Amino acid sequence: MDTKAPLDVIASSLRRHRARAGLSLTEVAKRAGVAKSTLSQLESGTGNPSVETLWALAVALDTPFAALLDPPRPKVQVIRAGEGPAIYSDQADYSATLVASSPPNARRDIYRIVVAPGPGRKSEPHMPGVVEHVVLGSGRALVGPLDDPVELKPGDYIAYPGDLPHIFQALEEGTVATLISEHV
Amino acid sequence: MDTKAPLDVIASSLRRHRARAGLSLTEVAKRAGVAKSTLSQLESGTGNPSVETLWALAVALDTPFAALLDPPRPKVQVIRAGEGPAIYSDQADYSATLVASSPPNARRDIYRIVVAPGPGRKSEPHMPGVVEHVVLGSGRALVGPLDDPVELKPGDYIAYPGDLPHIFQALEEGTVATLISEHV
DNA sequence: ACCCCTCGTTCGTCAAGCCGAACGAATAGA
DNA sequence: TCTATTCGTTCGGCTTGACGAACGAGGGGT
Repeated sequence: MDTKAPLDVIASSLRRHRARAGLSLTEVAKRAGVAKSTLSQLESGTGNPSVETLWALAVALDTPFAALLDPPRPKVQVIRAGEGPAIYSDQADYSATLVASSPPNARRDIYRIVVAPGPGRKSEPHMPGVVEHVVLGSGRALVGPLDDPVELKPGDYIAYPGDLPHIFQALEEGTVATLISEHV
Repeated sequence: MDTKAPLDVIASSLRRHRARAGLSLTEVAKRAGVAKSTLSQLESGTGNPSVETLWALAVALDTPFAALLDPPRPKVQVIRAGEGPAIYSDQADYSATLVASSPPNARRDIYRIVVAPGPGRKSEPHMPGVVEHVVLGSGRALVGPLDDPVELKPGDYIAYPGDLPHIFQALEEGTVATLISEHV
């Protein structure tokens, strides 16, 4: 876990997003209602902005607030069906493959889930504050909170709290799903 | 677009996450290296924390930074295959259904994509800073940047910049995918 | 009853963020 | 060349966030 605030990341993010928008420092400062001296200091890595200031800049740059705290991402990345770390393939009838992991201080992982018909996998609560999204690709499955699961058909979608007991039970052969685990 | 910093959201988020962790205000302040008076004021909605301070609190609460800026989420939500707003169903051989839209200041949308074999859909660049993730559920498809697409089989994954021209071309019947559009 | 520890709030002080103004550098136009 | 505009940085000031100390309230333990 990063334990120090990424003030340098903020600096470069501000510069990067401003360059992308093709705006001058003066123009951004005016739009955000922030003194350009302040913005200049922030872009040079000096200083520790308040939330209000940084929020105004995010709005002016038309950028999600959190984007100013994340380092830039790689361009194109491909992971084949077999590749990638396979988590929870301990049961022969259940496999979850991590296809895209979350950057340091972001908050979502993307898995490919393949399940064979059977009793299904009951998951104990994960870390508090996790929300799971499931989009069923093919097959049929019973998914959701353990006390109130929902039957999904291809294309159906469900979101539920991951910090409560939940289940993923396949009802047909060839049940495949995409699971997004999001830390809120 | 929200144009004002969510200081009240921060206040309630701090209270909520602290309650969830079962920690006292004093304890959190000590862990974060922040004066408890400061934390008290923040939880009461007074004040406008610096990034460094809020970051320290996020670490102490074992929470992603961005979580402190988002309002709480709904519990369980289901969207059936037919339901949900269908975007880009203008072509008979291509449909994208929005199954989970991004909360106000977050940054990801989840779509279900269904494509019939054919010339495929070329997308002009979206808003700058968008990254698209595709997990192929079934079928076969040519996906990615227009100048260098990748052939995907079921279970394959690709991520690419959404602010460059890109394509989604099905090569088989019954091609279905999950697409996550993420604003970085 | 008493003491003692911890809870969260409030108050005064100090440092630091934010601001407007002034500055030198670079470019365009007459 | 000279002027005018815009760029980004640097410099005093004023405002405000962050701190430590002191406070009253609530809970166990003896």
